[in-house]
Amino acid sequence: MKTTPYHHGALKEGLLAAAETILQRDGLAALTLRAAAREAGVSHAAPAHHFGDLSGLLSELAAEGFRRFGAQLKSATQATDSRRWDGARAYLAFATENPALFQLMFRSDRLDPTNPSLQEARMQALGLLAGASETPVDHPTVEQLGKILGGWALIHGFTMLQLDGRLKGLLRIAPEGTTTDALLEAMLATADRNELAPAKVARDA
Amino acid sequence: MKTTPYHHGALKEGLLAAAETILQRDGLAALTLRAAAREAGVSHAAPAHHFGDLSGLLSELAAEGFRRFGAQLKSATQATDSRRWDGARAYLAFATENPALFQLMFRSDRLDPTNPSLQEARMQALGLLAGASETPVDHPTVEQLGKILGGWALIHGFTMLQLDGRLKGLLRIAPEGTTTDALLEAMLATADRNELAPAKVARDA
DNA sequence: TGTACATCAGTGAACGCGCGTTCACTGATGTAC
DNA sequence: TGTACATCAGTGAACGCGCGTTCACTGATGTAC
Repeated sequence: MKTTPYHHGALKEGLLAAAETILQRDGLAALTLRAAAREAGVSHAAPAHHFGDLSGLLSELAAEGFRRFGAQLKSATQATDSRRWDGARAYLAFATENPALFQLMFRSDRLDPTNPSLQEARMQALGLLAGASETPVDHPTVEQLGKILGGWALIHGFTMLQLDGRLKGLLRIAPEGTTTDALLEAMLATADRNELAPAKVARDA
Repeated sequence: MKTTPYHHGALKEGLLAAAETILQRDGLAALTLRAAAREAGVSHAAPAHHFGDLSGLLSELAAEGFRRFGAQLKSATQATDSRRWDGARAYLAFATENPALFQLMFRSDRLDPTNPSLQEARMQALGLLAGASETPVDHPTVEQLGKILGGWALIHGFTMLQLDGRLKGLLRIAPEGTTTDALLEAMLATADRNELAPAKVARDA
């Protein structure tokens, strides 16, 4: 029965978990190398050993986020009874459940764009978006890209507006009891009468 | 011919101008009260006199941004020869010309949500979005809100993806020479064949 | 027209804070023989 | 099976930095009479 052994054993994972706790609880601004060390119960100099600097840690965290995001998108769109916009619904759901993490994932200024782990995870996850329903294309036409972007921008925009609190004003003038989800469904119903749908493209984003 | 008079005369405006310079040149992270004072050539304690704290300064700056944003949206949509999506084009154009400012405007974590100047300017600007073409409604149905949101989310999403560098991947697999603007037009053309259009709502957002 | 006084705008030194980073260290583990 | 040694993981004190904030101050302006 050893208490607080000198070697942590899985400090990298521990620090990532600690970092996510801080992100959820205190927000991105509070997430520093020292704070992560404190939360994980190790000395403040330990994180540098595993991540180099803060953008290294944030990039790893974002990569992990993209992996989970991708998994949720995948299971939503590939379920046998999945409906047309379930990818978009999963997109919003993930962001709602992990607001700070989602913002980190798309907030380029804090991430290391050269981090291979992040690049890989992002490409995987965002590739799913494009590839939800049609056959993949290696060299899409501008028209095909327009369709892909239409679906992506639509749900990404809705999600960002929601995270930044911009939907509150609309909900205030909406019929009593209207929820964010109801707004989403109303928007999707509008889009559903047209061509704004996900198309397939060969991985990349 | 007086050089560096003790009283600046218009320090508040001077500090806002300095702050925007820093925002454009060095990014949001570099924008501190001390940096703004340095840029404006006054002592570091001066800004607190006018703005209280940093979120006060940032909120004023965002408010000014919304005023200019609103003016550009207005002139784009109310020109006699304006086309259907000119509001959306102006939306993206503003963000492209003022990327850091645009992100600040929509990045709620740095702003003071109770700042009346900001609230007013934001409401004015975003109200235009909803009110681009149809007659205003005081109590819109959920369906009407869905339409409004469709147009807004579409262009906001496109804009955020562009600012965060997410369109680069798409441009890499696009036909040679494709520009961001071409992607936008392709997306709008897709949307143009349906009901995803701005509708009118009585100011608020 | 002048003078006294209050108010306002900006100064500059000082403070404490949390941060990232460095560095010599020590405890634990793995490996060669 | 044991021993020597290299390597790895984490420690803790120390450093310098820029930040926001406080505070006594001073120069400039406005106002009352």
